Formats: sequence, structure tokens, C-alpha cells
Amino acid sequence: MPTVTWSRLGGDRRSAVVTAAEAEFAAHGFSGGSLNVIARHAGVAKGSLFQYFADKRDLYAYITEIGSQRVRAYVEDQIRVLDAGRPFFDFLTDLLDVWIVYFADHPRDRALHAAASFEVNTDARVSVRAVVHRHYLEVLRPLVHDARLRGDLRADADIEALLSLLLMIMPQLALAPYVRGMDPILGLDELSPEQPALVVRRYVAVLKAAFTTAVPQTRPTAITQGGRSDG
Amino acid sequence: MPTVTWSRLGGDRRSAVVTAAEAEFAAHGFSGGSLNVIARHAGVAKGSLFQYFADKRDLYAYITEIGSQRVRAYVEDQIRVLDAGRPFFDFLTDLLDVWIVYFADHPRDRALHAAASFEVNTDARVSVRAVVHRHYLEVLRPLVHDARLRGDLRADADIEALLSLLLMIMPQLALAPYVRGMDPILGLDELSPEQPALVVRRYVAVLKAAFTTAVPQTRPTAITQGGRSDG
Amino acid sequence: MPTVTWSRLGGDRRSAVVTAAEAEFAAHGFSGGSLNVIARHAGVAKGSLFQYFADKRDLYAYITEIGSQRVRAYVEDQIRVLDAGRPFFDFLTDLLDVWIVYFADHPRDRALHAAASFEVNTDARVSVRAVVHRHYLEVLRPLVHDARLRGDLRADADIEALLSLLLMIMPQLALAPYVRGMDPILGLDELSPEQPALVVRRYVAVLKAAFTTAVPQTRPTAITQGGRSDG
Amino acid sequence: MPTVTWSRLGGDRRSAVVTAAEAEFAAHGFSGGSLNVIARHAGVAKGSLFQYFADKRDLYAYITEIGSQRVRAYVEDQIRVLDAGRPFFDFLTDLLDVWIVYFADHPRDRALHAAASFEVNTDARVSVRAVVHRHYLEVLRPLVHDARLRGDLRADADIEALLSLLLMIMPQLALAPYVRGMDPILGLDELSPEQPALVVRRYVAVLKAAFTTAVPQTRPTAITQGGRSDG
DNA sequence: AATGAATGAGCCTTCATTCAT
DNA sequence: AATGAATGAAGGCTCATTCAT
Repeated sequence: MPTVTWSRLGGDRRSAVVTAAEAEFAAHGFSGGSLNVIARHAGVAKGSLFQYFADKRDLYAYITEIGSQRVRAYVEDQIRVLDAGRPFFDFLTDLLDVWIVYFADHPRDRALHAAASFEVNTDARVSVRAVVHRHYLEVLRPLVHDARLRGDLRADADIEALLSLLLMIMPQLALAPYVRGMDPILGLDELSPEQPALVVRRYVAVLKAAFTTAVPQTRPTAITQGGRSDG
Repeated sequence: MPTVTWSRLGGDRRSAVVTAAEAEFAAHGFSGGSLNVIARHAGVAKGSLFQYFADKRDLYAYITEIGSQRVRAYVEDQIRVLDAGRPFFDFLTDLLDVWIVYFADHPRDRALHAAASFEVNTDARVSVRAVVHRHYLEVLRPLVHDARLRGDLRADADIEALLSLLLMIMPQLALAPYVRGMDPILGLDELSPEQPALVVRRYVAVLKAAFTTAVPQTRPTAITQGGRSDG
Repeated sequence: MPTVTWSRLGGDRRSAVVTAAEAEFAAHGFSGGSLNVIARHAGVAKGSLFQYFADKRDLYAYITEIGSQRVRAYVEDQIRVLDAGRPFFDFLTDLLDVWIVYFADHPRDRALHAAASFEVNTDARVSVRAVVHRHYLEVLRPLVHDARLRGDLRADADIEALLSLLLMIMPQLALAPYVRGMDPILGLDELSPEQPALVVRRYVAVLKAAFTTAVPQTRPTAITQGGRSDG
Repeated sequence: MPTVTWSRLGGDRRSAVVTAAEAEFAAHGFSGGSLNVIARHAGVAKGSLFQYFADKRDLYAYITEIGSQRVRAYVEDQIRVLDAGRPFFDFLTDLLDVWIVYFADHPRDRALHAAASFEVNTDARVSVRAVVHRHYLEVLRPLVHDARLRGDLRADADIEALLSLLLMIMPQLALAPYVRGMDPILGLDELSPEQPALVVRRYVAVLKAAFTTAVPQTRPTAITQGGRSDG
């Protein structure tokens, strides 16, 4: 947590530090990022960083929090635009499309997300992922909850499992087009711009099949959705 | 690739180097692992490491390959024992149980797997994940393929999507019980020994619902629900 | 260029670093000189050197510049003492005598000059010789220029060629008595103290014959004849 | 000096070692050259080098000797072609032209000569320059001697001084077009191909003026230019 | 005669943090 | 509150040479 000194700091100085730190951690992650570089680029003394933050970890956590809030604010805006009241998996498809575009357009946030995902240092990774996961869940859980209330998900759908899968799928969609070696199967790292949208539809189709009620009228789909204990 | 010198090396020296390198990379990953430490613990001169491997990356790749082969060999053994001819999702449940137990019992392999997953350095990560992914897919693809041939999966099942999800779920199951911050939802990091088995059944239920043909008879979902903790 | 940190540094610390660096680079040149040794002998942390200088090259350039200025200041003093208004080759003889004595008495500067002359590393050599040559020429060129104006050199004397030869002869005189293998002919490396003075007179005699007007009585063509083959 | 083992060695193996060593030392000098690299490129064991040569220095001296002999053989050939019986400074002009062309066409020999000239390590430099100087003098001394006998040089010309200057000028001409930072005055490092020839003529003009008799009598230029046996 | 594995000191540079000013 | 100099361990990697085989 930032110190009180930080909270009393002028806006210019603060934003200089934040900007420099975001750039550095985005570029090299926590372990690889250098406080020397951050101080130099921010135009503040190296010692000052330690007046504002307890240590490197503390600064990193703060930067992650800021970045996560920025992403979250955008996503929440888009949720309003896209109308969360629509059929859930249609809505989810659009949301994931927007999600992909956001990270395509914001390399800094993408890099910060990647840095959080791949940090070697266990302590750093744990604390930073806790932050990211919290934001994910605070946004996603209400959406999923409402969807179930509306009947877009089966009454007995395993909501936690759905959220758990989304927590794996969403970083994958955001990062795999840029982080080589993440997706050896679905082709997210191919350069074609429509590839991510295709992958979104494949994942959503799977989730839809897994979590929706069989539509009552025609049998075949109902069968699929129910699954079989003796399958 | 190791040098010829390495291939001619006596078994004692080899295993000393391998053991030390596995421990170090498991503990700190590629970027964080220290050749100094490895040499010291292996009881060899620092320069000797460079007689055996072109550079740090080369050593790391070798250690990863060894570890992956070790895990794979175990898993393939277990596949024979468990009888891959059984209904696919029953078999998969057992396989994932076995998978979890293996990593519970082999902290070194668990740590190596984590290191491969979280490596910051792009080049190192790409090459090491390529190795790991290759092994995963060489084992899983035939299983899934046969399952579809037998009719355990829908004829139109998106097999690549299934594999893609397994590639996310399996590391999660292996690591989340030990790496805090990976699973904020399903409780994998709770210390109760039965927790992982429960989570396996929840994930498998989802996959089964998504990828199997519906059976025509009545209320199949009731059965499925019995497995869920929140059912 | 040294950092601002260096410019603010206390005199004791500065001179400790300079002394240690001069000794080390004098002894082993740029490529062979060790920052470890310099830091140890200066009594400062290795890291401190990098607070003062961007890198090894930067420190070396600084040391060279300092040494060159020291020599130059001495030489310019002596030029005043010796009276540059006298007949040029008489003056030059005395100047070279002084030059030899200076390097005989200042082994550190001698060694630095040698290091600059013999540096293997191209970039280091280029930059360090540029410094040395600049000082040489800034001192010598006015002397030669004035000598020609006074008529001590032929009107059509090839002044650049004279400077070029001085740039070869002067390091030779400074170093050859101490660097074995430089002069296999004139005996500069013999230990007799009068040897260098003899060599000075032999070189000066050659230069005088080459660059002065032929004895005044005879025809001006004698001048042409002695001058450029392409003139 | 090479060992007897070396002298008994097959020609293929020998030339492999020589070729590799020439390339390496030409590229990086003595201190910078690596025996590892030489052994690898020659296709022999590292230990074998130490069977053939006492140590690195010994190998380096041997390579220098070979290279010097090669250059010398060429120069001696050219001396015959150019006819050393002609007026000395005309002949010298042509010889230096040839000299420059040779090094322009033989980058390996040029690099070896430069490596010998700039070696930091004192012992290495001393021994290698001794070799080079010996060859220079064995070739040049007879030429100069004969020139004086013929009267192309003044009877009282300081022959040793002339040789000493040639020993400075000739490496300068050979290397300065390629080694930046050697010639800050005469433009040898400019890329124009005629520049070296101009510089040759300027140096020769100086030497001619210094070492030939000033002829008080008539038509001195005609005499000088045409050359006279009684100079 | 040839090999090549082993050595370990050495290289330059970076780093997060402390603390006196 | 801000500074920034000082630290010294640690990083990966190269090297000439030795010597048992």
C-alpha cells in the first residue's frame, strides 16, 4: 500500500511515477522491472520511490491495481452499451469480442496483464493475481447470476465452474494473440484479425452447450445439454 | 541441446547436475534460477556447465524436457492401468484424479511445471511451453480421438476446443493446490485432501455436458447434479 | 563523459579513483584493464564506478583526457620557457629534449601514452587517439605555422607532412626508451641516458634538411628540387 | 618456437591450424584471440595446440613469422620487377605504391600487421614486433645501402635515421587507410583510392629533400628527377 | 600423439535498498 | 519531504591451461 506521503503528493509527480512504472513493469514484469529506470523516467530520486511505497512489490501491486481498474471501468462501460439483459451467450460473445479488441488496442494493459500472469516470483504473483481475480469476479459474477435468474443458464448450472473457466479463457483470449506459445491449438497467435472472433465463438458454443437448459421443443439439443451420468 | 560432452559424461556427475538444476529451476524458474547455485550444489565448476550445455537456456530446455518425459511416462502407464477403453468421461475423471495425486506426490515436477507456466522471459517461455504442450497433446489427442470414434463424444464435437480447455484445466488442477492465488473460486487451494477430487468432478461434468450426445431418456441432469457441491 | 555524481564528488574519493584507474589502464591498457582492480585499489565499491562513469569506455576516455591535458600543460609551459621565437629547429631540438625528460620522469603518463597507442579495441583506440592527436596538433600546428611565417621553413614546405612525421616521431621518442621492441635501429632502448638526446638531433637534422630552405646563395630552383616530387 | 611434434605433423593438419590461427589473430589480436576458437575451426583438440606450441604466445609468434615471410616474399618479388637499380626515390615511390596495394588486397595480412602493431600485452608485442622489424630491415637495408653507394643518397646521409623513418611510415601507409584514428592529418583514412598514392609522394618528397645532396649547380630539377648515379 | 573434460578466476554490469544530508 | 551516493552481491559467460586417458 502506498504511504501517506504518496497520498499527499502533487498530481504531476504522481502521474509521472505511475506512467514510468506502468511502462517499465509492462515491459519487463515485476522481477525484470528496474526501479532505477522508473525513477529516471519519472524524474524523481530513487530514494523518493521508497518514500511513496514500502518496496518494489508494493509499487508493483499499486500499478497492477490501477491497471485493473482501468480495464474494469472500460469493460463495465461496454457492458452497459452491449445490454447485459440480452440472451446471455449472445451477450457474452459480444463482450469477449470487445474484450479482445480492448487488449489489441491497449498494449500497455495487455503487457501488464501478461506480467501479472507470468510473474516468476511467487509472492509477487500471488498478490497481483489476487487483485486481478477480484476485479474479474466482481464484474462477472453479477452477470452470470442474473443470467441464471433469467433462465439463460440452467437452474442447476455450476456457476462457480463457469466462472472458473471464464477466468482461464479471458486471459487466454486477451494475451494469446500476442504472447507466443500460449495457444498451440486454436490458432490465436496467427496474425489473421478474424481468428480471435472465431475462437470466441467456439469457446462460447462449448459453454453454451454446457450451461444452458435444453430448449424444450426439439429433442436432440435437449439431450446434449443434459449430459448422461452413464455416458 | 546438450553437447556431446554431456552425452559422454559419467552417470554420477550427470545426475548431480540434473538434480541441482531441477531444484534450482523448480524453485526460481528460468530467469530467476542461478547457474552459480546449480554449479555449487552439483559440485562442479561453473565452467563445466558450459561444457555440457550451450547456455542457460539450453540447460533449462533440457531439464524441462526430462521432467516432461518423466510425467508423461507416468501418465501413459496410468492410462494403460485405467483402461482408456472405458466411457470417456469416467476414464477422464480417474485420469485427472491420478494426475492430481502425481503432482501432490512429486513437488519437483510440480514446481517445474509451474516454472514453465509462469516464465517471464518470452523466448524461454515459448520454447519451454512448446515442449510441455507437445507432450500434453501427444497423449491427449489420441484419447479424445478414440472417444469420438466410440461415440463418447458427439460426432460434431469441437475436439480442438476440448483439448484447449484440457490444456488450461490440467495445469490448474496440478498447480492450484500449491500455488496460492491461482484458483480464487473452486477452493483448490484449500488444504482438504478431497477438494481436488471434487473439483475434478465439477470440471468433468461441465465437459461432459458440453461434448457428449444427449441420451434420449428422462431427467438425466438430476444424476449429473448429484456430483456438484452446489448442486 | 563523467556523470554529475562525479562532478559533485569529494576530492579524496575522486583522486583515489583517478589514481587507481590511471595505474591500471597504464599497466594494461583499456581492454586489459580491470574495473575490479580499479575499484579495489581506489577503495570504492565496484558499483560506485558506474555511478561516476557510464561504462568502462567512459572512464578510460576520461583518464586519457586528464593525462593528455597534464602533458600538454607541461609542454606549453616549457614552450614559453624555451622561447618559441628562436630558430625553429634549435627550438624543436630543445623541445624534444624536454619531451623525453618529461616522459622519463613520469612513468604514469608514459604508460598511458603507450596504452593509447597500442589499444587493440578499435573503438577505444579511435576515441583515445582522437583525444591525443587533438592535443598534439593544437600545440604543434601554431609552432610550425609561425616558423614558416618567420622563414624558418621553406615557403613551400609541406607542413602537413611535417606534422605527420612529428606525430610519429614524438611518441617514438617518448616510449621507445621504455618499450622494448619499438626501435630496432637507433638504440633508443639502450639504457645510456644520452642516447635519446643523440637520436633527437639525428631526427631533427633530417627534418631540417627536408624542410628548410637550401643554403641561400643558390638558385630558387634548388627549393623546388628539394620539395615535392609532384610539386 | 613450435615443437618437434609440429614439425612431424601432416600438411593438412598443419595448414588447418595455421589457417584458423591466422584468421583468429587477424580478427582479434593476440590478447583477444581465442585458442578455443582456433582449435574448433581447425578441427583439432584444444590440447593438441599445446602439443604443437608451448603456449598462446608461441603460436602467435609463429603465425606472425609466417605472415611476415609471406609479405616479404611478395615485396622482394616486386623489388626485382621494379628494378632497384633505378634512381632510389623513384623506385621507393613505386615500391610504396605496391606496398599499399598489397595490403589493400590482402586483408588478412593487413589485420595481422595491425594486430602486431597494436598488441596491448607488452611481451607479446615486443616479440612480435621484433619479428616484423627484422624482416623490414633485412629487405630495406640493402636497398638503402646500394642507393648510397650509387650516390642517390648523400654521402653523409644518416642511413639509420632513414630506415627508422621508413619503419614508421610503412606501417602507417599499410594500415591507416583501414584503421581509423591512425592518421589525423594526411587523409589516409579517406576512402578515395588515389589518396594513398598522394601521401606516398608527399612522404617521399620529404625524404628525398632530406637525404639527397642539395645540388648548387645548374638544372637541379632535371638532374634530380632523372636521377643521377653521382647524385 | 591426440584427446577433451575440468577448472575457477576473471570479465563488465545491474540491482534494490539504506541513510546521511 | 526529497535527495542521490554508496553498497557489494549476484548475474551469465569465457578463458588458457592441465592432465588422465
